[in-house]
Amino acid sequence: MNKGNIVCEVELIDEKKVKAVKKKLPQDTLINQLSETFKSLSDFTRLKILLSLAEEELCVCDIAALTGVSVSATSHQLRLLKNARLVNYIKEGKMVYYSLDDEHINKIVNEATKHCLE
Amino acid sequence: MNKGNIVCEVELIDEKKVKAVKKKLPQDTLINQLSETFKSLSDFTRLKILLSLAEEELCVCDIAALTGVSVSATSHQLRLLKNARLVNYIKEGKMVYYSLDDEHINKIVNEATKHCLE
DNA sequence: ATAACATTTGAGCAATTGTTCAAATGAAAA
DNA sequence: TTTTCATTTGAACAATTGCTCAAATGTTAT
Repeated sequence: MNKGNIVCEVELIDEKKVKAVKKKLPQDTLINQLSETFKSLSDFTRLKILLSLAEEELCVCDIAALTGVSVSATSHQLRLLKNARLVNYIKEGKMVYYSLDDEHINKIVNEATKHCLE
Repeated sequence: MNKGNIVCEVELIDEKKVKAVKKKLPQDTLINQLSETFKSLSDFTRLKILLSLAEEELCVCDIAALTGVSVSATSHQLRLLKNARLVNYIKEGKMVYYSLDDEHINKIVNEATKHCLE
């Protein structure tokens, strides 16, 4: 993954500093989980779905109407969110009702909103 | 963007519900800014950079060493983060020192960590 | 059974992304 | 000046993404 730059990496970096920071970083597996979580929130349609579900439990049809994308695209995104453990669903006959699976999402979005509005 | 599905969208959706939820949603422009912010956090390398800068101000060289990607790739990502107003930099001779530009980032990451660890 | 229909699924496609490579900047040292 | 070197930049490329379309499920109604 990292080729060359031998000078920079071996001789000139502030090794103490780098090691000190490295020690404080979360494990790669956690950083990976975090980035995956943010990836789920990084798409306009998915984020709108989550914001909608934060208000109320909704069926695929209604979510599609709210987001303005096709039912198929909505279903694809919902599966993604389900895999990311961000939403849950219950089946009622033909209908499938989705809901938010995690209260943290609201807090995350709220903090991000502060950043956007500052 | 949404073709067909006339039945689903015009006749069968719970229109009251949909309208009520729609009214409570943030404006599209804000949702867009939010998703862009999350996009900045959604890449492993970029997130690691931000976590590192949360600890200490660092030069490009050191950041490259910490993340394990090339200096060039690091620089590209730093520019992205700069455009997203998530980092700042100061120049000192040949060196460029980057730092976190926003304390919210830590809070966002902390909330996301709770989600990942639950 | 057959039809209707909400939802899911998989293939295919254009657009975006993260990286590498090579070359360009720009500042300090020789 | 010339060299060195941290950083930036742009082109190119493979990999990923989010969508559409068509077909498949699975459930309810006729």
